[in-house]
Amino acid sequence: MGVHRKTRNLELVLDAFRNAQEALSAQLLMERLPADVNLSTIYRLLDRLEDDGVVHSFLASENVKFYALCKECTQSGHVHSHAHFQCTSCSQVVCLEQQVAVPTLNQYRVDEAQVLLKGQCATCMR
Amino acid sequence: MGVHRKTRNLELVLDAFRNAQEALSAQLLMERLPADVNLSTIYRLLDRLEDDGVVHSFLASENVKFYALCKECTQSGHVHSHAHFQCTSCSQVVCLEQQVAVPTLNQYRVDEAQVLLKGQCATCMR
DNA sequence: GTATTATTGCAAAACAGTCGCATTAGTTGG
DNA sequence: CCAACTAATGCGACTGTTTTGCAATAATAC
Repeated sequence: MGVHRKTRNLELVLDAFRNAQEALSAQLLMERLPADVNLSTIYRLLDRLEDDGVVHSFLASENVKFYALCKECTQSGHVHSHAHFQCTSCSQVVCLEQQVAVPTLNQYRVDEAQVLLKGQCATCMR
Repeated sequence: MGVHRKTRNLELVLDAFRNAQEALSAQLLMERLPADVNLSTIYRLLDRLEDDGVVHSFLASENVKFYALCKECTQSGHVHSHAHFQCTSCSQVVCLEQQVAVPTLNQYRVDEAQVLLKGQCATCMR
């Protein structure tokens, strides 16, 4: 689980996620924090929160990793097979409720499925 | 469509894809070519081939972009909703036949689905 | 063959993410 | 409350992947 001191930065990051409707990249997260936090620190916090099962991560376009709070998963069994959506116009990323049926394969053992849907969000379609 | 001169490098890259069973990153591709080709050139060729619908790309682990020949898609309607599998041990990436049912969403228009399954391949399971 | 210009190689840069290390600041025990 | 311990932080340097500017090269059209 790692040690977790109750630091200002940790609180800021968690607040940012709670307030966010969407998933956030480290960069986006930094821009939203009401105080300056070093980007390395943010990466380290995100890593730890992911290890602890507080957030999950996934890759979106342009080689950027996004993070969002975990809602469905228990501590023991993380199943992050819900889909994510990214708007190709505004780049915004959201977690979808939609669960994805992870297919069973003959030659492979599948542990995890990452599903990224791309298209246009309501705002950008207008 | 872009201009396409029949250059040695273009032929080498296409041959490499035809001979490959798996998807390739720019780096992997370069290592497989029987002659030295500059990495920038490979990136430029891959970009063009993707624009022209000859290959498709998707992100795998460690923020690395992989490319593979398009088989199913017509020039007008590209639907790259087949899944990809990456082995977490040997990092190899393959295109699966498996098509993924792209869900319909209320608030979004979905144009594309990227599905990356992660787990272990037959070789690494032993 | 010559002119045109797409393609290439090279070096430098952009970009996300990581790491080592000295400093700062939670936390625990007295 | 204070001191000791050490997790957490900031900073700078550094990966590794991908992009870009530019001059040299080579494919194509006439």
